[in-house]
Amino acid sequence: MEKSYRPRDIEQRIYRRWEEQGWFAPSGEGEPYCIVIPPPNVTGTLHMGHAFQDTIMDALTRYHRMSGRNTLWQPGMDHAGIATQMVVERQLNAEGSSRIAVGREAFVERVWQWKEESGGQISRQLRRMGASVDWSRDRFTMDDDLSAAVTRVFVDLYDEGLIYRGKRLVNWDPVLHTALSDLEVLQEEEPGQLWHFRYPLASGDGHLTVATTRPETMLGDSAVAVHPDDERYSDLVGREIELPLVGRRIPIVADDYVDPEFGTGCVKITPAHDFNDYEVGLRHDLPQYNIFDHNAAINDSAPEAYRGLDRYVARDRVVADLEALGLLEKVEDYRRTVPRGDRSGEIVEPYLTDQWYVKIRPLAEPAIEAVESGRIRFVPENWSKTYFDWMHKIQDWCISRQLWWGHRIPAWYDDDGNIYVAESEAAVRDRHGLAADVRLEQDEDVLDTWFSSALWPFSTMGWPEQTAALKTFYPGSVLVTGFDIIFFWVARMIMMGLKFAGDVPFREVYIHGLIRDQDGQKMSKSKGNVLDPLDLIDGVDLETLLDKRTRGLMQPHLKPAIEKATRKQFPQGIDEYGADALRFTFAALATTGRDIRFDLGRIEGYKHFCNKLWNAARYVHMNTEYASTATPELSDADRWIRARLRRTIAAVHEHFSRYRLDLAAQALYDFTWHEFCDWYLELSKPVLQAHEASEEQKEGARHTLLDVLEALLRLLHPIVPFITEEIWQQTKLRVGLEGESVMLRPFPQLDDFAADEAAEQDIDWVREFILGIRRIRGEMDIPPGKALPVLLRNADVDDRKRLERHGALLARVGRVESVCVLAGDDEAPPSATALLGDMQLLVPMRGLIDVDAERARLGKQRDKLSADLAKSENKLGNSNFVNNAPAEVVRQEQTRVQDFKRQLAQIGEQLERLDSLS
RNA sequence: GGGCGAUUAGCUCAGUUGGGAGAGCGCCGCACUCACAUUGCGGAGGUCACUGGUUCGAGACCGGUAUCGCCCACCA
Repeated sequence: MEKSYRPRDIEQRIYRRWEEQGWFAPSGEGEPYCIVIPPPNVTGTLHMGHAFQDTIMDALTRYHRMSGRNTLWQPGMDHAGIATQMVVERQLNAEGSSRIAVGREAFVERVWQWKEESGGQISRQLRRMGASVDWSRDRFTMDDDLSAAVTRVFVDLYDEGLIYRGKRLVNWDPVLHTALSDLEVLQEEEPGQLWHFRYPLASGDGHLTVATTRPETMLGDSAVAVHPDDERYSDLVGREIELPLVGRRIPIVADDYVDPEFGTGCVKITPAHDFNDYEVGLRHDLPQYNIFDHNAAINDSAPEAYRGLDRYVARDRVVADLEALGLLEKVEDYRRTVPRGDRSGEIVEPYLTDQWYVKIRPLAEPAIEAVESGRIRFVPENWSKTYFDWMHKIQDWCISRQLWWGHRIPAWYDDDGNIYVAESEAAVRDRHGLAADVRLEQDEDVLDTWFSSALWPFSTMGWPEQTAALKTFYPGSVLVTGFDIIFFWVARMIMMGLKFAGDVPFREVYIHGLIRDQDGQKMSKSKGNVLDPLDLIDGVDLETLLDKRTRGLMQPHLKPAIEKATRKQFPQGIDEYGADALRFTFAALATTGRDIRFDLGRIEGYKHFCNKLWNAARYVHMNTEYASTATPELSDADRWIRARLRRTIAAVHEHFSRYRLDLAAQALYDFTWHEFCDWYLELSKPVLQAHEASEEQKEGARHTLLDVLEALLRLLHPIVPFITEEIWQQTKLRVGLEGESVMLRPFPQLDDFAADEAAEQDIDWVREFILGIRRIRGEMDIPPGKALPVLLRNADVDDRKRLERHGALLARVGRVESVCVLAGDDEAPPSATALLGDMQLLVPMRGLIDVDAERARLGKQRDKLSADLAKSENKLGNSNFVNNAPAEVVRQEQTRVQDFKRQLAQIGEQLERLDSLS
């Protein structure tokens, strides 16, 4: 092995081999385990959130694959209707062309081309992350068979009356020219104004004052509403207003939607342009005056003066005109929530159009039940509340989009406007007995992207065909995703899965947090704080990073600030850390459900961890060059590390089962670094390098080194697959294994390694001994290399036995020159002291140690012990404690008091000795 | 307006049924021929946001307060 760990040299080579060998495909044996990937947007690139999520899924996948499950991680991508169409439109615009200019067919063709170019990028990035997805099953939401599934679902829902077409108010994006679902509209609070207008009574004897944040909509008013119990206006209900500028007579109606406390208690009602007013309009049978066209400019149903004006121009004009008429009472600053399209960022308008809807209640009920009954479990459990909240007040889902990129709605119209829904035009004619000369036109619209996403868990398995994959891998085991798409995606998959695939789509939903930057900010292009996972893997120089962060900004004026912040945070660019270090970082940060600040310090530390593992393996290899025929004899140290490994295996299993990758990573880190490297490798040296050790003992150590390393590699593999594979390949022959890859070996089981509490206690004694010496050394500034003589006072029989047994370890690892056991009345020279149980470790000073420093050191220990003692005695003096606490706890406290007292006595004695010196 | 989450070392975060607060990074000191300076050894550093309560005992359980964050919602 090379002296240093260099991820660049190994990762891509290893991945290529895994993939070529087809090892990511399900084994076909064992209980099925399946995760479907949340399909990334085909035009996108892998961001930190993906990398995080993919790390979790890959770790779970590899863990279960190694555990003998028939494991499938299903890959694929989403066509992402609006997002993709926008990207390609922007390209066309840059070429001086447009979607309209090239026409629908050519445009869609162009998007397909772009998909081919762009889709490869995510695949490449997934490969760099080490994702063990089964590429042979790669799917795209617009593949023929997946599209067929979409059509089938649509037709079935329509036939059942669960999809309907209707003219109602929708959220209309006047720039993208499409309807949006409620979820795609973000409510943002923004400063604005509240205008107060006087509406004259038709009778000419007075007026009412109404307030609005959208004056232009008054052109579509069809009533003024007051509260039924509002005495101020009770005698006006039923009378009429003469709507200014329009001249229309509109009624004054009573409706308890109106809050009499707010403003004047009078509300203008615009049924065609406000969701509340729409409802009021229905209740009072008011006409709906649509005054906008699809650009949200004023249409021809408004007075001529306003026709063709953009909504905001019209707003100014309406206000000015009303003011000129003396009807503007006042304008006040007002913060209001503004609805904006999540893609375009434009203010959307409630707009009357024909759209397709899913009647959602009948689908939602069983989906709620599935979570209530525990057939689906959220991890952490808390998210089920969020799910229930939304599901209980869910509204019908607008699924039609006025786009060109997506699944075309399988509905056809004849010249009379009759609607026919079926899989194809031919199927329509067949089903409805329509002759070939009856003209049919297919609906122009496409479906919401999330409609096909909702089918993903079964459409990728070949549904509606009853395929083997569907039988085996549906329902999936777990869905790994972010909380931000619980409504968009998770809920809808549950509804559609129950409806069409006959069962829940997955048993568990593991919700992870959002990756934020080091300051807790959301990563976004416009903030210029985005990190590219590949830049963390490969490294990137400052100039390239600056360019990536500032090119193509929507708001170019932010460029200097982004540059400055980037230069400050990454003066040298970003180092190369490798995919394993990145993955370990994600795993270590994957605490359940909360957002994660990505801290570069962590990834650096975990690269060091990889290097540590690498070098530990080198040590093992160096010491196991030659095969020996001797029968291995295990030492206490050998049995100790095996027992510790056993505990680590138990912990890792436990943590994986609860999705606590952070704790699994922590346990593995601790074992690898602080037990295997810090102690066991050191403890093995005296045996392997000493002439007096027998060949059997050496062989025991060699076997242990190899056994533990090999098992550790398997244990670590789900999190750091590359480095473990590389080392494993170079380790397997020494262990006598034939396997082709660590990823195909069994995951370590508890009983692979024996428990041994006696060995654990013994080696703990050795460690305490050495730590005591080291503490003296460290605090007295004695060089680590200097061997020290040690005297023991109060050594009991066990201490003596252990000393006998492990003297060589103490000498070598603790750098102890000699150990001398003092008899009870032997006088010791002035010494520095450490305690090991009741035994005192004395290091004679002989000019090495400063008396004052030692006095200070002991003084500090004494103070701490006294404080602890006082606390414990106090507790035991409390009769409530003694009477109520469990006997075991009381006993523990009593033991503690005795220990403290003995130790205090010893330290006091030692301090006296020092005093007598000076 | 409703709901959820967070608050623990300088920073980023663990802390699983209540029984003497931990890690990584950073900081200070000592040590480079012997797997690893991407290292080793030692050390300093915490009123567990505040406040009541339950309990023999609370970082953890219950009530309240403060600050920060997120989600949902039709007040013109």
